[in-house]
Amino acid sequence: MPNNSKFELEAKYFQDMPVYWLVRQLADRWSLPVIAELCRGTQRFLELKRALEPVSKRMLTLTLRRLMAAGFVERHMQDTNPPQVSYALSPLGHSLGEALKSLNAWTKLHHATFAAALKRDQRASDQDL
Amino acid sequence: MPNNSKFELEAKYFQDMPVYWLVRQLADRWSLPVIAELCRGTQRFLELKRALEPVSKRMLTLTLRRLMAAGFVERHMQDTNPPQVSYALSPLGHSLGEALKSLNAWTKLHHATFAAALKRDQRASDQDL
DNA sequence: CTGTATCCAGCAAGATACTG
DNA sequence: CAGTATCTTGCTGGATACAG
Repeated sequence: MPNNSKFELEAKYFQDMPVYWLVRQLADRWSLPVIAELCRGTQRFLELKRALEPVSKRMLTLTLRRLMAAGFVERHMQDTNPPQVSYALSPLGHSLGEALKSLNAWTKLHHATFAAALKRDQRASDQDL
Repeated sequence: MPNNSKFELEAKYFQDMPVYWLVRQLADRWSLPVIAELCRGTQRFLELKRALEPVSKRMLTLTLRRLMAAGFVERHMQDTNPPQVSYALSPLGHSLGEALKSLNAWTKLHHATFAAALKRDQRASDQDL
C-alpha cells in the first residue's frame, strides 16, 4: 500500500523549516523553469510548452497541477472551440518569484564557486564515458 | 552508458538561473537537515547522525560529500585511534545558511497557505489507505 | 568511530499513443 | 488546442553487511 506523500516521515522539518518543504516542492525538473516563464506574463498552454522546449505535454501538465495545488499558479479557461487555457502566477506566485530572485542574486555572488562545482560534476560524468 | 550528471540537458538554466542548480543541489532528503544542524556548530560524524535520526551512515556520508563538493561544508580529521572526524560549515556554507534563513522567513509569512497545501497532500495520501 | 560495498524497492520523468 | 493513459527506465535513498 504505497503512500503518495514523499513527506510522510519528514513532518518534523515542517515546523521549524518550511523552507525544506518549499525547496523539495520546487526541485523537480520543470517547476522553476515554469515559474520563470510565467514571471514574464500570462501564457497559454502551448506557448509555455514551446518556451520550455523540450518539455512534454505530460510533464508540463503535471508541473502546472502541482504549482496550482501549492497556490503559486492560477488557471483560466474559456470554453471555446478550440479550447483556450491560460496560466498565470497568483499573487503568492509573484511573491515567490521575488523571493527566488533574491536567492538567485545570492547565488550569483558566489557564481565562481558554483561554476567550479558544476565543472567537477560534469568532468566526473565525462569519466564515465 | 549512463551519465552521472543529472544536469546534462539543463545547462541553459545555469546562466540566468543559478538558483535552479542550487535548489536541485539542496533538495535531496538530507542536505537541508545537515546544513541546519551544522548551523548550530561543528559536530562529529556520530553527533550528526544522532541529531538527524533516522539517517543512515551511508546517506549521511553521501550528503556530506556532496555538500563538501559544493563548497558548503569542511571536513577536519585527527588521525587518532579511534579516528575523530568533525564537520563544519565553510564561510560559504554560513552565508548559504543566512540566505536560507531569509527564504525561510518568506515561507513562514505564507505558512497558512503552505499548511493547507500540505494538508491536501497528506489527505490525498490518506485516501490511498 | 567513521566509514564502504552491495542489493533492492519506489518514484520521477521521458516516449508514445490516444481523446474531447 | 489542451490535455490523459500507458509503458519504461534511471536514479534516489533505505537496509544490511563488512572494514580500517
